[in-house]
Amino acid sequence: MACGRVDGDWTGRSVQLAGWVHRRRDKGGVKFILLRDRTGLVQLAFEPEHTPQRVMEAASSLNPEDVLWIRGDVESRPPEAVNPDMPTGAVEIRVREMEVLASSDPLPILVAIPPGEDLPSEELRLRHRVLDLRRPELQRNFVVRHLATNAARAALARQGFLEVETPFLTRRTPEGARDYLVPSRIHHGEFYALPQSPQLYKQLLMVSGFDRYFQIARCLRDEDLRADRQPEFTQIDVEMAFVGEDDVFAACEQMLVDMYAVTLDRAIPVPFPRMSWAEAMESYGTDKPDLRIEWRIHDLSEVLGGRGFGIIDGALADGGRARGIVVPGGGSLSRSRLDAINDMARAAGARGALWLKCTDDGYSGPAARAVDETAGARLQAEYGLSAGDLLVLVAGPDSESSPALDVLRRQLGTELGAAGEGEHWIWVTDFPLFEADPETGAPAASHHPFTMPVDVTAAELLAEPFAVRSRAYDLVLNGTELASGSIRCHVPELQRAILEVLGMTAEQVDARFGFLLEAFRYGVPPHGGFALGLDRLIAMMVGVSSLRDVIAFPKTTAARGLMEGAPSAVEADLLADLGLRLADAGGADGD
RNA sequence: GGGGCUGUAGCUCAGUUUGGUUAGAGUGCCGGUCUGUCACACCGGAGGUCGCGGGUUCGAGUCCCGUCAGCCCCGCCA
Repeated sequence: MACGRVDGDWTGRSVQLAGWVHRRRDKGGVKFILLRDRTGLVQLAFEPEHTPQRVMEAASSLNPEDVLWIRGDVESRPPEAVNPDMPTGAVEIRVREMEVLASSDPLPILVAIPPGEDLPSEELRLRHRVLDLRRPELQRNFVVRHLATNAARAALARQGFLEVETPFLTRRTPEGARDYLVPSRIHHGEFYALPQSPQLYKQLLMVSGFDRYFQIARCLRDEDLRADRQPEFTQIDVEMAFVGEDDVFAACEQMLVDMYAVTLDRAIPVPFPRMSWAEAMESYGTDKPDLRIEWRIHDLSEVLGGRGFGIIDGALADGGRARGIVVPGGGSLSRSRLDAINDMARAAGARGALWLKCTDDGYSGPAARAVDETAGARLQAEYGLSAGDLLVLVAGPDSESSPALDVLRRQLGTELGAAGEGEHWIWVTDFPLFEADPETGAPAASHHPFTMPVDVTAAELLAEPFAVRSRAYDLVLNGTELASGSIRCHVPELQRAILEVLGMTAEQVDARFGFLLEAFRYGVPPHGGFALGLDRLIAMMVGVSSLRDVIAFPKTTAARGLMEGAPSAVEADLLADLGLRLADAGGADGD
């Protein structure tokens, strides 16, 4: 029997339970213990009338987190003792037999944290992860994770996908993130890389004829961490042959529908709307817009330009634009908040932001000088700026104004409570095939080098690489990128052109991707797919902001495992086996 | 690599602004009382490397420098 499943139907029956002592309430002559297992809590009642003397005495010395086995009778509680806040609060177990299976030392952190009490520090929670994971709140997260993962697996299997595992010891690929490396003992001086994702393998599986593949795959990237980034994380990795975007989106949407239905008993509205990357950047300043905030970015160059306002006219003369957001009710912001707008924009890389308050008496603020009667009338008629509203403006090249306006939109939207409820799923499509390397200006693959370009010949692609769109897409939920993928390039001359634009010599291409391109020579089906960040999705499902709350044994922001103490130094002879020597290791082994 | 916040009892925190007698509270822990509790209540007790190292000072939890750890962010990362 499970603690959380005992209810009125069991009244009068004898049950055996095993679990942990959650809380103890000892009244002297009568004692109560909350017994906990994965399913929940139930109250054990120890009374002289029903409980043997020996058991009563043993119950007096129980400690929190002792492990008990008991046998007793399920009984309704006296009416005045019913606890309506507890799922099993109508009943209790009259204990007749008890055995302490294991006792617990005093706890470094509490499992039964009193209401209103703060959680222990993240550091202690991670160090004593076993205890932290006993808390019902965290256990719930892993139940959701299990149910959602099962639902995804079932949904994909039902759609004809085949689950295939791919190697963990793989070859380094210079693209993308830093690799975790594993030295080879047999081949001194050579290294395996742990996979950043199964990307190349899943494309090879398409060539192998597994026309619908999936894997719930661990991915590893040796980069600095954030609340939403762990060095190892899990993707639902999917690839399909003979498909276009519609097929991929439908497969993903059906999977998510099932995951939400099974896990949270909730319907999500499919198909998800689509938005081009260009539209996302133009109207929201980001490739992952949070549509809970309705405000959009407008191009106000024409309305506000040419009125002798230096900041705007200067930006326009340099080929930039003046773009802004109408913030309804933003006139209520204090002067210090308005000053902060400028700082936020500068922190985001713009030269600054201007603001304009609209009142019944006219306009005020740094941008007021750009607003004459005509401009004011147009702002009102075309952009809905009215008394009590604020206009936030950023002038300059889009590359500076977009990130700044994105930050301002989200920050002010949150501050003014403009974010609506609900979940806004969108597919963002038609990403640029290349983006300029911020330092060199050289083209770099914006998704990855095997993405299909949109409607372009190899010659056009070589002539104007930055103008080419790709068949890459992201799935965005409330401003968070949950999945991304593409239709892959299976056309040899386009593929060659892409690699040429990326500046790779034939030798480099051969060394890095030779095995993929060779496979493509023997009949490659058109294919595409996506990878969905499972940890992030589960975090959103259960409403937590840190991935650490949905990963059983996560790493700290410095990529340490505090519980097990990873990483750790290793013995010199192990290094010698691998043909390695530490560069800064002094002493006998040093140079 | 850079910026910010935090570090005081097992745990959560106050005390640091303005250096000054014996560093406090709640909770947990230990002992006791209690026959219907549910964060049980009540009485008593133990418990401190103020993260670590150095400096300033007659005197440092408090000021300065360095360092370690955790968290958040930028860079980085799809």
